Amino acid sequence: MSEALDTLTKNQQTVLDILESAKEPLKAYAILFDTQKKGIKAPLQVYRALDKLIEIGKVHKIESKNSYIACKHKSCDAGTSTSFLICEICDLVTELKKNVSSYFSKQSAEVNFSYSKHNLEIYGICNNCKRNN
Amino acid sequence: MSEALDTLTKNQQTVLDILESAKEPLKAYAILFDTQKKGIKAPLQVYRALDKLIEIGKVHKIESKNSYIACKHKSCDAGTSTSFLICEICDLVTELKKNVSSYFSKQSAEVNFSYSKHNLEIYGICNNCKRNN
DNA sequence: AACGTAATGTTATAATATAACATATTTTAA
DNA sequence: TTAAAATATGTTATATTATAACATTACGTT
Repeated sequence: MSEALDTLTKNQQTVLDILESAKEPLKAYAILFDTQKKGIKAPLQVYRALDKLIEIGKVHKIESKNSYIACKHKSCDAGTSTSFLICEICDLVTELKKNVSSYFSKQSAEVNFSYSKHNLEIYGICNNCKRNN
Repeated sequence: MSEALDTLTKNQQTVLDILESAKEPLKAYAILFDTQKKGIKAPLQVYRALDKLIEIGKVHKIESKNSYIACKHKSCDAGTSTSFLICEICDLVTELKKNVSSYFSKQSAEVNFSYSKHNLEIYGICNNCKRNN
């Protein structure tokens, strides 16, 4: 693991490319469909690439949608905590940059729970959809 | 729907009973297994009961674990927002009573996003496991 | 009683994800 | 520079999670 974090294998890069060019989060089998012309043939190839990309923080999973999204940030620490705003109308997902971990850490401590990481999925209506409705 | 919210059907009550007596969140097929002696025979019967129980706020889904848990509160407003503390060691799940919605609403508004509801799943170590390790 | 709504029972199947194993490639270090 | 170790790949099969479709039953409302 002395290897640089930005050296991806062919499958990993293929999956990441698809996610980075997607407007919404993608499901694993949608990724499979989109990458079949690029040599990926089986679900496991997608899931393995996703596992690695998540591990290094390039991709996050949106648990409530069983979907995956490329991280827009420079570097998300090791793919642990995530906070998303998810538009209920257009499916746009934006990642909260603002660090909410310290807030959760405090809330957790109040009930004697040692905070380690979190998933936060906030649903609502994005700015664009508000204006168009 | 003029019916009282606390009148559950047989299947719904059966599923709720199992969840209320469980120490950890249960998966749907675990519920199916546990309820087969009580007449539930197919996954769909479990999922339908769960859907209803979630709708009325008696049960919540923990998305990152594909698991279901009975709500300990008097009345969780219509099964929308949830906030959980999940122990990484013993799987104990506790629901945050404290209302964090206003905090999220504020955070969301800062980026012009209209907060509607949320799922929050905080992982860490519970008080009991801290002491025993 | 007749209607509308919700719940049920049942079979089949869709959607999501991993196991197992053989092979290939890359990294590390002797 | 090559052998061992670690990582990634390819492939088939299968496990897990969840819903579709449709016939039937229960039940509250009028």
